[in-house]
Amino acid sequence: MRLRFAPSPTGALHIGGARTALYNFLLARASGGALILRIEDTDRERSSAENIEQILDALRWLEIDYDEGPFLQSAREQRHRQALAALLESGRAYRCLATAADVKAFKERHGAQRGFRGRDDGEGAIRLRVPEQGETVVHDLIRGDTVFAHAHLDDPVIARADGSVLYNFAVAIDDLDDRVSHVVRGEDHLSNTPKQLLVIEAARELGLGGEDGPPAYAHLPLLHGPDGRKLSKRHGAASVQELRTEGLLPEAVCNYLALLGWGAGDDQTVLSREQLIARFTLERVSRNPARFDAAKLRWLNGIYIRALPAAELAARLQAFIATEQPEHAQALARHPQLLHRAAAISQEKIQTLAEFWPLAGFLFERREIDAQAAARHLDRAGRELLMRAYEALRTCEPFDERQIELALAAIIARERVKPGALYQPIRVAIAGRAVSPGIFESLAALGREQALERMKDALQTSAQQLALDG
RNA sequence: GCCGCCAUCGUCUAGGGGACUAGGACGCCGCCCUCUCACGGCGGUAACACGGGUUCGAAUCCCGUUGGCGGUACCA
Repeated sequence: MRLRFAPSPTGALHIGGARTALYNFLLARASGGALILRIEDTDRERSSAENIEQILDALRWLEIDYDEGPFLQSAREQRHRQALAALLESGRAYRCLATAADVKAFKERHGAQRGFRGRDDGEGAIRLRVPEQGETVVHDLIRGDTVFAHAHLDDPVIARADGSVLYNFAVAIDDLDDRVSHVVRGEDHLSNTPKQLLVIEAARELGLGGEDGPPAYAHLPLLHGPDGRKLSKRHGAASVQELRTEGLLPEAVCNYLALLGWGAGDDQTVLSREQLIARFTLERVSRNPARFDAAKLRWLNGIYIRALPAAELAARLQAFIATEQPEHAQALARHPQLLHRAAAISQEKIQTLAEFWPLAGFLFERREIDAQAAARHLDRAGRELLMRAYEALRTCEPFDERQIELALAAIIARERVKPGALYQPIRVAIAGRAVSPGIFESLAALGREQALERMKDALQTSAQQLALDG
């Protein structure tokens, strides 16, 4: 199979585009064929180099790589003009002065379901001549046959008056030139397909194509936002970059995207890249639009985070903080040897990379104690127990998880309190919050000196606070 | 308006005439585990849009209605 992903660089790559790219990629890999990346930049006003770079970057991050390209559609201008000239000369296309208002007036005169037919004015925009009779059938691999009666189709504008080509023309010629065998794209292109098929047909009749026939088409169900409407750049769509900023793993994103509109058939939801390649088929792609569910993606991401070796998680966190949370990079750099351990003890408690610092950042930098947490856990009884813990930990030797646990357990037994009554005050004192990784691990990772210092300070400030409060 | 696509739990889906008192996953709720938060385990909540056919039998096939979405650009 020869497939192509053809984004228009009019914005960042969003999840709908990413899914399309992924499906094409999976098919190319499974078939041993090729994936072509073609940038559809014929819209000169809205296309930009920055957008192209963003798209390339997003694909790199997702590890969706291509075999040919990236090609710029605008670079094929000469070829497009040549094909256009041939169509014009043969009469398959014509120049027409009709405006949008003229088209509307035509419809009012002839009935709304009657396709617009222009007059050959010898100047103006270039329209493709759609045959009066017959129909064009799109043999869609996902939807089956869809019939478009020619009578209903307008003669589409395929190039502006200045000869610059439009999407429906350029894409058809390019698919032919690139010898694309399968066009896999969003369903929003389904109604465009007969126009493209007509262009291809005309081009092939004029000997402009190669040996190959038109590509096979597969139109994917659209991705909808929470509002149930098509997801697009302008419509509350998460861009790939946003997912990255949220601390999602590319492999989790790919896994989730694969599941949006496709299922393996059994009940498996966690699928590696290799499994996806092996199992993905167009036949199993759903016809229903799918809604993007951020909660499920996060859940899946948590699975992937927990499956990572701690060292790998540490490396990902390092990179993530460097680019997405640069405000913490310095603190992190001060204790490079701590990251691996911090990652290990946080791993089962975080769902995204972004959640790491709020949970375990206290290991790297001291932070203020949350007032609510202090009020709740550093009350008189809490401080009493914190004092005991302070004494015990001062002499705890070695200062490791095992010994810390034993030392604290002794206090719990002696004072006849619930574990939480002792652990929470300690947690608040060292982490500044009522939530942290396991308390023994946290203490050990922090080290005796820092732990004792923070506990002592917490004791003092909370005592002062208590005195102030009366 | 017109052309087209779609229609199973809140969401993603399994289902392709009897195996369906409709399965799984996320979410939500409850219980267990438990030093917090999570993780994990167990249980629960919840759907075949509606109406006609076809058939001994329909979530599954056909038609219609309704609804949603897309297209209808000298955007892609």
